Amino acid sequence: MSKRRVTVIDIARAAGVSKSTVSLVLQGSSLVNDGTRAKVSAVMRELGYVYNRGAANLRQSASKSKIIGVVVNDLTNGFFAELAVGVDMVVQSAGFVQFLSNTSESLDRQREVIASMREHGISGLIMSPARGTEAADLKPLVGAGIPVVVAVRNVSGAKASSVVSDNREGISAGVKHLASLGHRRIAFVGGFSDTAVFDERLAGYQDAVEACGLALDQELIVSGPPSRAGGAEAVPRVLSIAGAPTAAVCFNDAVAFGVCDGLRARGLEPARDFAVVGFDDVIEAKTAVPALTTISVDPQGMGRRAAQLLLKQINAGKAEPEAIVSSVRLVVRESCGRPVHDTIGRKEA
Amino acid sequence: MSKRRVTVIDIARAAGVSKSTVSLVLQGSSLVNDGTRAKVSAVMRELGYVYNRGAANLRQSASKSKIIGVVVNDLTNGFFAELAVGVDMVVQSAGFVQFLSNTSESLDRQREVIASMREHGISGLIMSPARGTEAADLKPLVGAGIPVVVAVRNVSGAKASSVVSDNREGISAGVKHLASLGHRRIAFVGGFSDTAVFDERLAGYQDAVEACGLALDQELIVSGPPSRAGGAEAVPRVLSIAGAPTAAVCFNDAVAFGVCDGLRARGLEPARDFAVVGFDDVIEAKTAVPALTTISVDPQGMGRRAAQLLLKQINAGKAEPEAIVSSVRLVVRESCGRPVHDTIGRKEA
DNA sequence: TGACTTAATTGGAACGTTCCAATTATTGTC
DNA sequence: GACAATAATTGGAACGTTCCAATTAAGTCA
Repeated sequence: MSKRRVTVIDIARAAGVSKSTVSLVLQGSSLVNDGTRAKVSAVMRELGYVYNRGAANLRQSASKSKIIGVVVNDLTNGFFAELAVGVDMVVQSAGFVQFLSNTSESLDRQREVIASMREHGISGLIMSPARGTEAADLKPLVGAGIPVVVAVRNVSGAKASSVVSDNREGISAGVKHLASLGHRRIAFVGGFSDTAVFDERLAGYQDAVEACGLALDQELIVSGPPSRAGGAEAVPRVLSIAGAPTAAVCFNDAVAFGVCDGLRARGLEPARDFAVVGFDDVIEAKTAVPALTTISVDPQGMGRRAAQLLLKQINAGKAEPEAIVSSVRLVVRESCGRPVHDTIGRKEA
Repeated sequence: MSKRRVTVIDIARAAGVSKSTVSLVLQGSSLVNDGTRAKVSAVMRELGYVYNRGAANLRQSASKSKIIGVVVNDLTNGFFAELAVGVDMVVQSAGFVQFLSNTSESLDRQREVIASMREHGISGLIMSPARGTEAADLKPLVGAGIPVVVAVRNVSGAKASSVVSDNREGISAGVKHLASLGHRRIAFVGGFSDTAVFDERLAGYQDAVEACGLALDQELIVSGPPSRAGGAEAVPRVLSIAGAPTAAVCFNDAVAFGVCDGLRARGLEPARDFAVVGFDDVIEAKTAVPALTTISVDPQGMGRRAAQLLLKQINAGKAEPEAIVSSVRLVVRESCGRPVHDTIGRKEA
């Protein structure tokens, strides 16, 4: 099996100093003479010394473990993959490593992975909660003083920090844009009503429908899995609504891509025949055809912000909850189509 | 900050037994009387005991750390996200956690994250190498007896196990299928010639072109970033080739989706106007419009196999290199279009 | 009751590193 | 050379858990 590990005792012996001096060198302490430091460092390189963080963690506080737990609900959705990439960038630069686990929306799995992460002594946790997560799920962590940042989906009642996008404003902006293009029947497609994100985005839809003086019709709200496949499956239902909608704001970009797929499967052209707006602005929104009009959240930026907030709390040694509502921005590309003019309206009549 | 950690000493005191008995209970040892076990377990629950793996790791061998390192080159590519999800499933079920790091194809970052993972005492490593990775990069790990499984991209000369798809056979099957549909000018789109995967897939393309008695034309090989955006950007180049191709096998599914995007941007219809074949069979291949004809690799399955192989080597305490070439399968959907008949050929003339 | 066997529990040292008070070495001044 | 101050190094114990030999407890038989 493995060669015996090289330890600080081995380094001390080879360098002719004490183990305490080796430890001081490892800590970058100014108490060590430069010549001694150079000698010890050279020996470490020669002997291929690999630091043992587990041993160091025994003596130091949990904030020094240099491990961040990251729990996401669906890594196969590009949004969450990008979120994790954003977290990873910041976390790596700070000399931490991330334990990343994917829960595939399972509460049981979420509990298991969090428990496992705690055994390994994580310094903090960033999580995009599985559907149905409650404040009680976070209580043991918070009680143990482990900083937690909840991202994307809020968990009400949890005394944890959060980074969420301005869902309400974002969808509202999307609906208002479609209305300004002349659309009077605007659907809201995708998502399930068991998350705060859904509630907020739906509220934004309702706000904007009222603000634009449009009729609020429950039939125009079409739930479904928040995935590309879910978006495609929703299209037949959307098109069969009495007084068929001419446009939709979608729960997220994945649903929007799926709606475009579903339209094409029925010989319709997204943008030209039906206006589509997404939410997220994932990497592929720009290069899709038609290029997706969407609400820009910047998932990688969001991940970076969540990581920065967590590191701040770890370094402060105090977990005072802080909420960041990440502003969003309407990005108009092609999928929303052109204005619906009066002349075209006459043709239809 | 945090409450003082509950230790085995605390449990022992509260249960009226020795710390060694608590340890035996933690290890599930049969040497403990059932009544004693029940009492100790109850006290652990009451006091909210959280195991300290770092401390245990000090006394046990590295294979017992229960941490697997997973390094991927591009987490925003759905293929690698699915690979990681497959690894995670197997690893979690075995009671391990995964350290997942994304290198974004950077060798420097790859070295940093591997070094960091070693400090934490990983039991083994699964990596999809960044472009340009060499056997020397894996040598310290292999030398230290840490099992390594290389996935997707091989690293020649590394004495590590590997799980790769049968790239050559797969692309060959795709080309042969297009040829059987009557295509005589078949392009190979996407990827860069600095990875083993590219070489193998290109070799498969050349094999099949020869086997079908078609002319091997270097112009039909169009390199570019192996992403969706890269695929879209390649389309103008593909279409401007003298004796324009009527079909393409793509380096991977992301490139294939991009080629479809690029065709539509020029008013052409994938399948009808130009036949497209991908490689990977990611989740979205089935629901894309047109549904993608592709070579099925099953990235999640591949991740699972890599994890199983690594766990086997960890448990065997011996890192004998083993190579698994994952067979691939042509999945015919819509994007390859229909046969190019003689009657149509005449129309063109 | 004592001897023997098996079951159950225990105490001490080990693991690799850090930290802190104690010790030693070096430098500067008189 | 003696003394004081500062720089540098050190030894021992701590951290939480495991492991193993030693010890104790329980059961059976003569």
